[in-house]
Amino acid sequence: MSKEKIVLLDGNSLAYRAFFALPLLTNDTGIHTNAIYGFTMMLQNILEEEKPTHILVAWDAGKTTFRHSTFSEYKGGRQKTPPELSEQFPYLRKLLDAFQISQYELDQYEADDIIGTLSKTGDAEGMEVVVISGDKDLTQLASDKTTVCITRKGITDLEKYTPAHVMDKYGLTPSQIIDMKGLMGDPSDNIPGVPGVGEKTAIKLLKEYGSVEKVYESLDKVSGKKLKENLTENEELAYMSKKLATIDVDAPITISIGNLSYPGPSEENVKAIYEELQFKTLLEKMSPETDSRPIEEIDVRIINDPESIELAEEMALHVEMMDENYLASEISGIGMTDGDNIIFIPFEVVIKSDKLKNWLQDEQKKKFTTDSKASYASLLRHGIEVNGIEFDLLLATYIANPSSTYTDVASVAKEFNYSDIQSDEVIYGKGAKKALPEEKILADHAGRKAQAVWKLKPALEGKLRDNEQFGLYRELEMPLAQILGKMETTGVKTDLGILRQIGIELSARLLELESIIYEMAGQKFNINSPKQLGEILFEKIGLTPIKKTKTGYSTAADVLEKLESEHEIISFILTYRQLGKLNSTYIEGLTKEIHEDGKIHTRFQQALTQTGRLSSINPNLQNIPIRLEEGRKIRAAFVPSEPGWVMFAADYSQIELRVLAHMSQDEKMISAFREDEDIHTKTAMDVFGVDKDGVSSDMRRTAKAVNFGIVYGISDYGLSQSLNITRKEAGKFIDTYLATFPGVKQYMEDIVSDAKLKGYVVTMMNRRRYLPDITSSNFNLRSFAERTAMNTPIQGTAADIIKKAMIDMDARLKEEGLQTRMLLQVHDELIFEAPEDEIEKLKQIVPEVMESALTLDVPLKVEWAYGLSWYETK
DNA sequence: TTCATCACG
DNA sequence: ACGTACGTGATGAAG
Repeated sequence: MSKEKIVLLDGNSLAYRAFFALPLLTNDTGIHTNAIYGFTMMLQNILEEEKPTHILVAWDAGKTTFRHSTFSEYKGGRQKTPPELSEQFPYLRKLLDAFQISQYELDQYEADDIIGTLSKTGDAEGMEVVVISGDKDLTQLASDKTTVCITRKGITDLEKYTPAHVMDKYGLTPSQIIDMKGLMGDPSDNIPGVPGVGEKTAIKLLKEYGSVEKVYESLDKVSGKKLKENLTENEELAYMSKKLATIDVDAPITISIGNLSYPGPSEENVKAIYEELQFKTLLEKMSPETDSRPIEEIDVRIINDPESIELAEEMALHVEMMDENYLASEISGIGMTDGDNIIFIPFEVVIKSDKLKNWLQDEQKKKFTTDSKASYASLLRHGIEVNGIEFDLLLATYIANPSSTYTDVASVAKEFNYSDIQSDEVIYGKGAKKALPEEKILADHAGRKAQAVWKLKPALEGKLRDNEQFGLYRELEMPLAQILGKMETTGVKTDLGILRQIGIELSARLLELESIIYEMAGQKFNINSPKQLGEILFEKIGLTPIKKTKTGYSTAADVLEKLESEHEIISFILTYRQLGKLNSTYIEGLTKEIHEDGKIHTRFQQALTQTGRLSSINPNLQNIPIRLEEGRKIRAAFVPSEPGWVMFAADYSQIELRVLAHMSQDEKMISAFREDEDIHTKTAMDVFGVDKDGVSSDMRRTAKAVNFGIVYGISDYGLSQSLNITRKEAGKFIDTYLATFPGVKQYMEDIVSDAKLKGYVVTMMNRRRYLPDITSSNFNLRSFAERTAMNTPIQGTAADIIKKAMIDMDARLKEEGLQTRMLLQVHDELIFEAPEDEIEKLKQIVPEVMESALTLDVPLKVEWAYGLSWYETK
């Protein structure tokens, strides 16, 4: 039988919290809705996470409470509730009614007291109790069965106070929270407390004596003359304050827990209120699949005669597949439209139609697609090379705003107010129920997508032109899509024998390590479980936890490294982790991805990253190990696909710092790159004021870390973590660095203020990233946005450059008539496979093309290597 | 599904 | 005082 659980919410506190956390929103009728919206978000989260069997929202009643008779100025000096908030309360009440959640208020009592009383009762009845409020005072209610959740920043983030957490945070028991308030007071409630006693002193006193009463019993033992004096003179104030802060757990409430059971919301009533308030996103969330708006009927003709297809000069098309992995999925057919007629050509007809194939391959016939790379690669697998692609909905959307989440055509169409299209999930179902529907439905679905492309093209192209991004989209991303499609289709030959060999060795060593670790721990456990490992290390063995995560002790590598000298088990665990990672992710993971052709075909996501980089999935070939020799050996499995061929790799040296030198126009940095100096050594020389011979390896390491930090949008804390030094020391390094490179300092300041002004940053090729948080009043959000503002133009410009190089490289290989194939891109490097006899040529043209992809005020530098496997290209 | 961890640039 | 380095993807554990 499942346990009963009651959730008690402090209505006023949460409404206030929501009101101030969100900007003022209004609906068409002019009612403010931000508090209602925020409250609803919190509520939904809570209902989802806690799944209560019982629930109550408690409200404060009226102006005066029993506390005012103790102290007439209780809650004095409080600002009047803003009218923009007051007007929202009636709606909140209505909304809660619609949710079928009980509400209660009691004359002369505050919401706290109602909650306290019910939590005590619930606790006594053996229920699990969850209290939710924005007021930390309620933590005094925490017990074994009662968890108190206090809103943290934002609106849905809650901090959970159990007695253990209260102890962690204050070193006090929940009931001592009252004593703490008694001593220190609470300005927000106008509770006076003892003058001169703040949180620190209060906690110190309570740790020593236990309670306000005990403090006064042993007053003569209290150290500090002034403190003793203050305590003596304000004894009454302390007792009164304690009384004010104490939640009444025996309020004369007239409801019982039995009446509070939660039947779930009345969907109909909730929907009506959402509609009244115009909560669009919440409405959609309620019924994503039953969007009731009538979808416009369209007439999609299914073509069965291969030669009867009517093809225009310009057409929108969509290659329909069930699986998102277009490199493996079967094609169902192609939906097409010329703006008037919509047709669907089943795949078996496509294959038979020379007319269609010729049209697809004809450069002169213009195609508008949803995702040109997917269309291109999926048809290329069947020997059809699509040419003349003029529009790509996915890329256009991404360039216009990289944060737009493109899941399927429906989601994008919706954003442009074109909604006559359903999501793929609705058509195919999800999870185990995913299946191919009948052809008529598929035809309709694919036809609608083609129609959406046709209709959305003008708006998107207009937007890109307005933003001066049309060139980036049309001359960089679109040509690249085709090249990436080719690379994906080509794939990388993978030597299964080598993977197996490494796998066998790893398994043997893992088994050995496992038994050593069990022996040292004195028991068997799952080493891969951070939870179990944490218990062994920090409870059983008794090592000192250095860091904690949300769920328990951190056992991350940097933490374990600090503990290495404490216990010999640590180094075995670190090795076990390292090898385990290699085995599961790389040996087993990659083995599963080898296709029948003996190759791995990754897919490059071209419309995902916020900076303009590519990403690689199924599998990720951009994170194959290299830093440690043992992992690096994995690279030996990636080999040329033809006998007599070799792997050839070329990478940009320090491309991000070169971009920074150019963008910041810092003279010192520019000259360092022009002289082709070791940039980290040069940085060390300038920052530490020594000559070349005076640079120790430690100084160079520091300089390198600072350079990295600069690229990431430096913070003293971040640098201190990476160098394992104090924040203060890190801060000093940064100051010295910025004084040494004034151009960089100026650039960082300018880019942030520019981002604040415009709301976005740009790369050299006009790629944009919007940063709405840069003006946030929340320190964390704002700081993050500021670092992003500093980093994105650098990382993004580097991404622009290598993309341009890929396009130039593809053209050059054709021009030179070479057989060499581009296989992979790993952010600053390109991997090729090539016939041995083309190597001499590559040595010359690869660096030439890559270095001239874009002209900066510093040279770009490319280094290359080749060998019989990827491992050998070093 | 979410979290912690760890692989890469 | 706040709590962080920037950008990714895959895995196993655990709810």
